[in-house]
Amino acid sequence: MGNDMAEAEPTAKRRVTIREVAERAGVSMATVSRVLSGNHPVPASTRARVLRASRDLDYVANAHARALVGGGRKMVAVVLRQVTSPFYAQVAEGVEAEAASRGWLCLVGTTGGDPQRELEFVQLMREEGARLVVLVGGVVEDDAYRERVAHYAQALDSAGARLVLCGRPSPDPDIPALVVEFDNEAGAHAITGHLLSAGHRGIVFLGGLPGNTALDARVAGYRAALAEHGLPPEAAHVVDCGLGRAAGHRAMTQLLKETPDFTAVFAGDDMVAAGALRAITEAGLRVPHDISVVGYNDIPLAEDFNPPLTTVRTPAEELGRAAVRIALRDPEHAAGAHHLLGTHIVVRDSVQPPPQAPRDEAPDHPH
Amino acid sequence: MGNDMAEAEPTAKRRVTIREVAERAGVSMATVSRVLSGNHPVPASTRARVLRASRDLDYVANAHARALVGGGRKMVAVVLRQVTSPFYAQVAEGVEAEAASRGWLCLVGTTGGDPQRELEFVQLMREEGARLVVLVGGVVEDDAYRERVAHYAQALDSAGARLVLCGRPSPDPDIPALVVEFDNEAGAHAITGHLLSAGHRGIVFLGGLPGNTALDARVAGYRAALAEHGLPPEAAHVVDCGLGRAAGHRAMTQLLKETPDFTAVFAGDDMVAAGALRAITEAGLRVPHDISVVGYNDIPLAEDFNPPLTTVRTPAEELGRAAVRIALRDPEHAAGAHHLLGTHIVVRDSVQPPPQAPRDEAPDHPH
DNA sequence: AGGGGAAATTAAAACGTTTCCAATCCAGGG
DNA sequence: CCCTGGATTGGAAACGTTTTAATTTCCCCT
Repeated sequence: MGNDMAEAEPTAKRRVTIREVAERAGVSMATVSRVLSGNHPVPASTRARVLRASRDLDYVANAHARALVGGGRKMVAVVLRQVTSPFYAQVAEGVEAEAASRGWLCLVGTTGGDPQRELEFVQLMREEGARLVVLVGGVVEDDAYRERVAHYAQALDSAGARLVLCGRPSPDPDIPALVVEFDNEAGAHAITGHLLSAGHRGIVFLGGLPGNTALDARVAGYRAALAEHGLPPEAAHVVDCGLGRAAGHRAMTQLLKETPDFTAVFAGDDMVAAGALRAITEAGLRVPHDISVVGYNDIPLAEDFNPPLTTVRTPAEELGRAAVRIALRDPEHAAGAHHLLGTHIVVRDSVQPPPQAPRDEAPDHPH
Repeated sequence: MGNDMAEAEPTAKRRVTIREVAERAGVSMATVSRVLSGNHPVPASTRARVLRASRDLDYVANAHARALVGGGRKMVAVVLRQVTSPFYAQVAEGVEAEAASRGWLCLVGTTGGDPQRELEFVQLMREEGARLVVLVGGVVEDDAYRERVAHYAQALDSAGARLVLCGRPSPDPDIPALVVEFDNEAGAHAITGHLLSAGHRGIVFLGGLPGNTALDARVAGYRAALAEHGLPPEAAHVVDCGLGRAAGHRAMTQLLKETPDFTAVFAGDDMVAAGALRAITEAGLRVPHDISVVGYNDIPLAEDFNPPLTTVRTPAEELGRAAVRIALRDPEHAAGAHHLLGTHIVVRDSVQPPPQAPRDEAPDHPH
């Protein structure tokens, strides 16, 4: 068959326009627009005729033309490192859900942790006319970070858009950005307390990342709990291996080899806990019999870990929802408000009193 | 301070337009456009002047105006049940990555499995002028499904957009839709073979969902492997509990109570395996000592299961990448092409010979 | 010096909506 | 019967860009 070769990339065909609908219905474009957008009342008879014509022609409005004349559209953008992380994915889902429930469109972009890509994405969102951008996920807070975020804030604000930081710090309280995050210090304090009440004294924090404010706050909560229990500052042992399954596995393996004087591990998040759990098992030890482990975030799979993981639940989806809810309603956001969401610990089976623990305090789950 | 109360929702401010840049640079709008879009060569001197003006004014192009005159924009939409599922999230990331690498924008939408929301989203994408929509994720294939997809295909095709189905069937090979998926039957066949070679004869398939073509194909591969090993058809035992951690846990618990005559479990996917693993542990049995378990998909966390899960690796991100790569290049897509991607099994520690297995075949990992 | 033509630039049309403003129509009151 | 006013509708401008066709500018060659 001697047909011409089709081009590779799909190219938009001419679409049915409002003018054609108008002609078919025998009314003006203005009337069609009024019926279809519902911005102005139209008598039932004409309305029916227009609707009929629109259906017949399979008319689809052109969102770009609409946005152009309407001065932008209702759209929020979420930016995160990756959607493959269970926690981030849940936050994104929350943002999307809350946005959708208000008829807003939600665009999610991933950066892979590359500041350059983050910047490009924010720029893109500016072109797209996003009215709200949500930056989620911890980062190490250095000068480059501060400058970058200050720039976003200024640029978005001058376009009339709002910026919310989820779980990452604002470089300056005077900057027009809203921050919404969990109370990491309180959560870490609580779960460390749980370990302490079970009788543990040698507790190591696995997964520090100096400069990452979320992790720093957890470490602070951990230290505070230790201190309140009368332990000396030296009792705190934090290993700065960062986050991720692999990091947790590696660090734990090394820890078991070099530093045997601990009975419990507080993992920086559940992924680290997963890696640590595996390392412990590989070393021939059992959780919680030999070593107790707790995590952070309560990802969906934490319940199915072996053993089911005791962790602190940070309602990630709610974080996302809260971010857009607050940003969309709060006129004060420009003041640089700071919202802290609560968390609570969920007790499962990865903690028990240490092997030769003094029985001065009852174990949490006698069974 | 007697200032008026700010409105709740952010409202787009007037943006700097190309006309203002033109005035400041002392050239016409056309010239500015040419410099900024790079569609036409412009001498260095003017170019510099325009760029300068653009920077000074912090000009940001209006994507809508561009798309309007340019006849749409390069955009692909991915639709999935939820981004919280590790497998789906990886597919989405693949689509996004491949799209981004070609300068296309990627919009992801979640439906929560609701056909109504899927339909609304596709409609929205039509308005937005998406040139490619990727529908990912298994579904049960009934009449409603077929009709719905046929409708999408027709609607998108008439708009010049392409449709690709990832892991879900095309209702009709003549329909203008491309399907890209893994060879589920082959994968299931291989991993069942792995179980059989280890000496297992009582293998139950946990997580069937009749009508879901992906799962049906896995069941078919499972049955075929059994048959090839000379087992009678009655040897196949598939429990139709569907997918998900909870379903896996529930079904496995019941199975252990009612049907003790099996030594291995083939879980429909890794999440089912996670639930099953926990159920087995709760029952006081050990994996793989008492029961062997295999999963499907090799989600990132599968490596950290306890024990690390033997499963079949379906490179999810590659699936996403392939979907857009093929759709964007293949002019034949309209013919209803069907692409099958290969998989391979990854052996970890959740399989060993059954307790009293006849030693007629050597175990796979003697250790 | 004049002419030819390429290069640079511009004015204006077009993209598909929404909405302002004006025009038309109809009913009811004076 | 005319006038007022609200309801309904239509014409046209506007949104911000790209691009076509036309115009100007510039340079080089004879």
